[in-house]
Amino acid sequence: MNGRFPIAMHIMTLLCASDEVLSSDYMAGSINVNPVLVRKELSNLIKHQLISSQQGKNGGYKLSKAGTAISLASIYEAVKPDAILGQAKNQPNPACPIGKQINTHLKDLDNEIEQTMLNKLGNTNLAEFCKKFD
Amino acid sequence: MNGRFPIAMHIMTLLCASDEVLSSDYMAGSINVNPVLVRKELSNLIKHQLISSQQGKNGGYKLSKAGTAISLASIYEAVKPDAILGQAKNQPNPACPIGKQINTHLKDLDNEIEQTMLNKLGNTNLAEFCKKFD
DNA sequence: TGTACTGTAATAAAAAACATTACAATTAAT
DNA sequence: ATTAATTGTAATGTTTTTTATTACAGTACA
Repeated sequence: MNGRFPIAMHIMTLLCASDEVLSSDYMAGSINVNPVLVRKELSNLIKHQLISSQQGKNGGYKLSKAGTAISLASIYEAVKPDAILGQAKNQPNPACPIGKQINTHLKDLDNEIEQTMLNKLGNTNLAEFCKKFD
Repeated sequence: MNGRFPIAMHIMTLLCASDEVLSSDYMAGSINVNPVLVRKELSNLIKHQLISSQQGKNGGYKLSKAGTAISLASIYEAVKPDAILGQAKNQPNPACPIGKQINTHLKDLDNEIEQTMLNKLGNTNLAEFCKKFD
């Protein structure tokens, strides 16, 4: 996998801990990645209605609702990959009885595991996560 | 993530469904990836004691124990990434109170989720998975 | 003694992730 | 009005990761 979930969590935690709107440049400075990458993820989080933005001077980003109302599952949903258990780029041999069916069965397994994970992540919210910081 | 789990599952399923030893070339043909990649994964699965090999002519690979005795969790363990929820390569800013602590808290969360996944995967074994194929 | 395998190293190619540059659009402050 | 700080996004370049390929030593069967 890539770094999208960690970065999304970092963004959301910063916003949860702040009273004021934060700029993408400020957040990029805390995360220590390129500001454009942060803005791309911010766009995505807006699309998923987890945050909102204010354009123009003194603009920035803030949570769209209280941290207690944002489950970690909803953050994960915003950045989740196609397959949590990984995805090979091969096309298994359709002439082989195993190769012919394996993708279907692996996808079923993947869906089950993803659901289990989401259930677990759904038990915690952003405000709870934020409390761990002192 | 990458394709290691799907490929490992494909290998293990082929071996579970076969009475005879299988060669890496045969398996690469079913999976449709390069044989060297298969042999690398086979090496890893041997290291994790899930399969055994026989060198020389008419050699090949077979399961080291019955499919009913191999949980999907043990297969996942053999190929699992450092972080199921992803890992950014950045070093968060230690001058920021959030940046300073976030990796610790994200790692804790990751461990919790991984454990949940492993529990779920531990409920099924390779033979059960194999039964889905007709 | 040849042939069909495993095992592994070294290198190359392809794909994905991340960084950088650039700039249009927006809005507050002066 | 004009300037400065900001969002939003496209285009391109660099780096890292993944996968493929080539090569060959070692092993065991026939």
